[in-house]
Amino acid sequence: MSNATIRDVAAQAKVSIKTVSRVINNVTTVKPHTREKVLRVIRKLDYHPNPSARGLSGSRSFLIGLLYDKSCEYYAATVLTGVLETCRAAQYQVIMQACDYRSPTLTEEVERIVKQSREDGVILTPPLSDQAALLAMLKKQRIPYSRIAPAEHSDNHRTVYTNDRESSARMTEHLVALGHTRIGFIIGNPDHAAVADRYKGYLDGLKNCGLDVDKKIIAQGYNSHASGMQCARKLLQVPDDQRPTAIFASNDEMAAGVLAVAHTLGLGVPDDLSVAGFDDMPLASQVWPALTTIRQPIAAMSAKAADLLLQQLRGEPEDRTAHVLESSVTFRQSTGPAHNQRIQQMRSVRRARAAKASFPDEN
Amino acid sequence: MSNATIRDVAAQAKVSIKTVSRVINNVTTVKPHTREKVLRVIRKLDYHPNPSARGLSGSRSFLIGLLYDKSCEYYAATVLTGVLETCRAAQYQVIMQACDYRSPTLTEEVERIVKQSREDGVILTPPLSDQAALLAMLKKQRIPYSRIAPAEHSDNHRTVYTNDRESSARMTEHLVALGHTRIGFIIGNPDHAAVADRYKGYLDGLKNCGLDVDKKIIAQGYNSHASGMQCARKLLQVPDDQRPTAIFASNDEMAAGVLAVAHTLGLGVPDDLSVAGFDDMPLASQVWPALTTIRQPIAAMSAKAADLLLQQLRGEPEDRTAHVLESSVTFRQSTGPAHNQRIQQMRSVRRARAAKASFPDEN
DNA sequence: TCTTGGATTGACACCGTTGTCCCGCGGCGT
DNA sequence: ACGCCGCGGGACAACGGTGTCAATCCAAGA
Repeated sequence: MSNATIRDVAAQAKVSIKTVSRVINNVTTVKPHTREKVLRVIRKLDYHPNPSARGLSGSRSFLIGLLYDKSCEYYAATVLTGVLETCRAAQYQVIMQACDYRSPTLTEEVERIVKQSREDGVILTPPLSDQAALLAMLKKQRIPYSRIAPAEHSDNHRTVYTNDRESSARMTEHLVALGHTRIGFIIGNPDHAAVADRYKGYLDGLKNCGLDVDKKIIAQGYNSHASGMQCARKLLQVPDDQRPTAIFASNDEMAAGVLAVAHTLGLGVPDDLSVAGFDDMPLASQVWPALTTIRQPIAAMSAKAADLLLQQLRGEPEDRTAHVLESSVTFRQSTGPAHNQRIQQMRSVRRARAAKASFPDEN
Repeated sequence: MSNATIRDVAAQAKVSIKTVSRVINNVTTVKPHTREKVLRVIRKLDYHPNPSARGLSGSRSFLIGLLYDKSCEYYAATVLTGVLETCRAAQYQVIMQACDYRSPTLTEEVERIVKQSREDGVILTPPLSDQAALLAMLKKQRIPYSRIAPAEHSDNHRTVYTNDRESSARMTEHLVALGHTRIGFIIGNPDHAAVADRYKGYLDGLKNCGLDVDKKIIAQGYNSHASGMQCARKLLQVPDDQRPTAIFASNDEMAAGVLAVAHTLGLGVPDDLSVAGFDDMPLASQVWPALTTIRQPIAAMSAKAADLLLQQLRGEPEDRTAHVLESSVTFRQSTGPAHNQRIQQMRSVRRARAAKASFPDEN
């Protein structure tokens, strides 16, 4: 009652085992008629080739490792979605591996993991995609890999990027177009890939609009909600006329922190302060007001990364063009026109509006 | 230059292949001295047994499937964390499988997946852990599984639960203790496991406190932020004196939706309205004000579920006690004392406070 | 000292598939 | 008509472990 083997299929189809193997592996030299016959029997017996046997014989495992950093498990979950889709079609399985990018033994750990599980290749997500030692080890061990969104753009071999810098500039320009001239920025965790580009994009945007950079309204955060709050306090607890009228944070979590501080200080968003984020995490549309942010095509990027890896595993030559997927500004409620009136005045206007909104049945 | 095989190890250690195999598999009948000698060679050669070969020979794959629903990828990411930890120690790999619990062919799909990848066992996360047809198939195919938090409590074979109902009652009592007597409730998606228990817990809580159930302040949601907003509108757009002074939502996403509606209506949280959630997702502490919610020990539950599965795979007898892990109320800023004054009055008080807070430097 | 039996260890077949190499068959150039 | 070429198909030996069962070892009891 156990599972059917290739032998059973060969016997019932009256062909050799090898022919069945050829059909399974899509070898083109099998006559259509024969192929059909074999496929019919395969379906009839509900036959599934044994991956262990295939792996042992062909010295591959049909396993792809998805390496991610512990702290980015949610990002990894989204990446997984894209990867799974691509791999399922190719009959590869995905095994997840949590790492700690700050561990001094990261490289050794990954080497051990990869050797143990005999993965055919690995996909690296940020911030792992930037660990030079790790890449060197993989290269040395001849383990194929592809990378998602590393900061370092010099080697785009099997690597997928987004145009973070450009989007970041667009967002900045968008804020300027709304009339903001004092636009604060919160830099993200410098260990994380996209951070430098996002900051550069902000500077680009200011420059394109002829605005000067004011270091006093730029803060260094660490990607967390708490660090976002901390930076927001620093940027907002200044005299009214020096206060930024918009804050652009390098990720949504920090932007949510800015919202929290704004609310605490009684600043209305977007009336008194516009807030923008980056990533378009689920969080972005679940806070109030919903964040204007930059949507990254994470699933598409990861599907592409999986694709690149599978190509390599099949021995196909790489197309050497850069693989850049477009991120784009998503407008929501947290950004709005800058007002020239004193903030104090605006605040009363907003309150009146809020009061009116709260009694819709009294109209 | 390829990897060392068991043969190489046997040769260098001057023992038989089989003895090496015994050492690898922790068979107890190997003399300590021999074991040491073999282990030394294994380390020296950096030998790692080939999983495919082990699998082929022993007819197991050392693979565990983690089945999750597409819509719960973030929940699954947390589950993964717990599962990985347990499995890593046991040298099992985890492969993730995204499903759609509403698919009419769910059972067939999973059957195909499991047969294809020859997983040794699977872990089911809600809402998959409640799919009777799926469970029946797994039983019939003799595929070991363990379940996380199914709604159905009748069969606690290899199943891990939380005390959702009790925690939900505690939360309700907490709100009553704060002086609330009109406590609204938003029921979650009825397809999802814990939903019924959470609602029952709410009813328990009311009963324990001698409060009557008022169907008018109970709404049916679907776990999403949008449905939370919809329910909140329904519950809040009523004359002041019938309005609930607290709303308890079955999950954090819906609670965030309630916050958004409250803000839109100009209701202060927690001054005019207390809001409570369930799950303690990252979201809960990132919205403003941070949500009082119920923390579930997801990682611990999943580690336990993995444990139960591994026990079964090792052929150990199950301990038949119910595996219940405690969830607990986490207090944050979204709940506060109920006020008896008219809401209108409260609102002005709150505003004065907010105005003061916004000019800390003017004190 | 010889026997006995449990503790250790080893020889060998086999797990299910693929790679290699070879065969048989029909078409084609000369 | 003959020999070569291209191509579908088959036999057989790996691949690197584990299960089975027999062989060997060693201390204790007769």
